[in-house]
Amino acid sequence: MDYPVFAVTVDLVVLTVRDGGLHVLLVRRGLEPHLDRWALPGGFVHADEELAAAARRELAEETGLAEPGGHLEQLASYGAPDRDPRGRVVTIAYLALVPDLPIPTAGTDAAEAEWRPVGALGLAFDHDRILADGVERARSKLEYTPLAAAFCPPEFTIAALRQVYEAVWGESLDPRNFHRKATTTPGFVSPTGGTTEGEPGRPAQLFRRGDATLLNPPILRRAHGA
Amino acid sequence: MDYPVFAVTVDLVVLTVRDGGLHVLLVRRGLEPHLDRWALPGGFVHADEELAAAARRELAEETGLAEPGGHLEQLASYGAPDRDPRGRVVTIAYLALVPDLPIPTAGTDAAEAEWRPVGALGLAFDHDRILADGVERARSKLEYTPLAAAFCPPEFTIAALRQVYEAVWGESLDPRNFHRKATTTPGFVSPTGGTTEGEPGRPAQLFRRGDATLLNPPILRRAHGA
DNA sequence: CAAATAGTGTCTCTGAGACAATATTTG
DNA sequence: CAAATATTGTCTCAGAGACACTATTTG
Repeated sequence: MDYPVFAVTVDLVVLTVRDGGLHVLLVRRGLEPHLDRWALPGGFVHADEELAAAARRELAEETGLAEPGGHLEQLASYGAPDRDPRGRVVTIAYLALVPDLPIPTAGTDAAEAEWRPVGALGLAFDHDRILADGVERARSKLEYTPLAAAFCPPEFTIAALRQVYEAVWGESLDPRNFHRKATTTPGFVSPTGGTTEGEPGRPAQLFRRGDATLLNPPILRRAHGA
Repeated sequence: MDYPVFAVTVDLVVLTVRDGGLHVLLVRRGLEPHLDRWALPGGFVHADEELAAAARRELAEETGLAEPGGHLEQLASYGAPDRDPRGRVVTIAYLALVPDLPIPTAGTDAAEAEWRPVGALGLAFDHDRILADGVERARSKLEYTPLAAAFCPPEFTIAALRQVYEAVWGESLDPRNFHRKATTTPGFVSPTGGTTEGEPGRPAQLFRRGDATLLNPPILRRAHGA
């Protein structure tokens, strides 16, 4: 049995919501190829390592984020023969949704790391495409899963949750209808009993994630084209 | 730069609807490991080949199905360190939805190929898991895309389309409500002008796929648990 | 005509969205 | 009290599902 040889990497689309917009974590490359260009964090999978474990390791290693109550899932794989000048490299992309965190620390093979608003960013390799796929996955997952809460700290208000939807979808939602929908969809959120303090306006109840894995009924965007 | 070496394969979850049920295409392995066991069709990606091209090649090669108007999309990747006794092998699984076709021909490295109703099948490698993921993907894609038509021949009746939904979801649908929904959802199907002949009962209009890529409104299953 | 299947009409209920109204804070 | 934000209530409309009814074929 003989067959071609590949390298396998994981790349991470790490998304958060800050300043009312969706941001992605980028690193400036400290090595060739694409030295000094911005890219998604990632790296080679070790010889005896699970793919998901490699993704978690890179997240911690390269960014200093140690599984902060967010969400990590496999996104897709990319393996065009010419996508990496070093040779035949297939990458398994993972999508992470995390709360807004202190600016991450640069790690081993990244010169710098920073949050950047999502968009056409001119990234290294095929990372613009991977990012676009990750953003679209996140947008659609907010519809039918409770994952919006992965962008929030452990306790959050309904307004904060709504702002996540608004930032990720790029559209504004009626606070009153959203409140009813979030609080009546079974298993989406559960009240902690606490409230906010010191903010202007009526204090808001605090909630934590509910136990549903699927929202029923879902929370749908306005018709979004193909 | 040094890094571990991997082999990369593609595996195919090829689904069709026949005899009122969802079936998957399996091959009996003609080589070690798992000689003579049933498995998903698949094989090594060539040295200079796109992943999707490898999936199409395997589909044609191993099964004799030459892109018959169905649908092919990437499903997910599987790379547990011990999933293949030959060494470190990562597989990129693809999902194909095809019309019911004449029994496929056995190909180069498969001793036999056959359609089997989906379920717990005791397949080689981690293929039971891959199959389960593929079936779940197909079930959920019928909700918000027009992909049910990928299981049908180029021209089909609304009843045939409904039977696809019933087979894939394993539940029965009201023919009258389904008819209205399929014909009024924009871009789902478009009438060819033709009708069936020689069948008992009133002749049915024939339709082909519409041009929508997303169904709006979607066609939802009854609440399906997590 | 009887059986079979296609297709339409109608009613009811649920949930989405618009938006008025009320509640409870800070300054 | 004014401003700000949270939360509840009400109305209307679209779409899902139940199901009666009509249409058009084969045998």
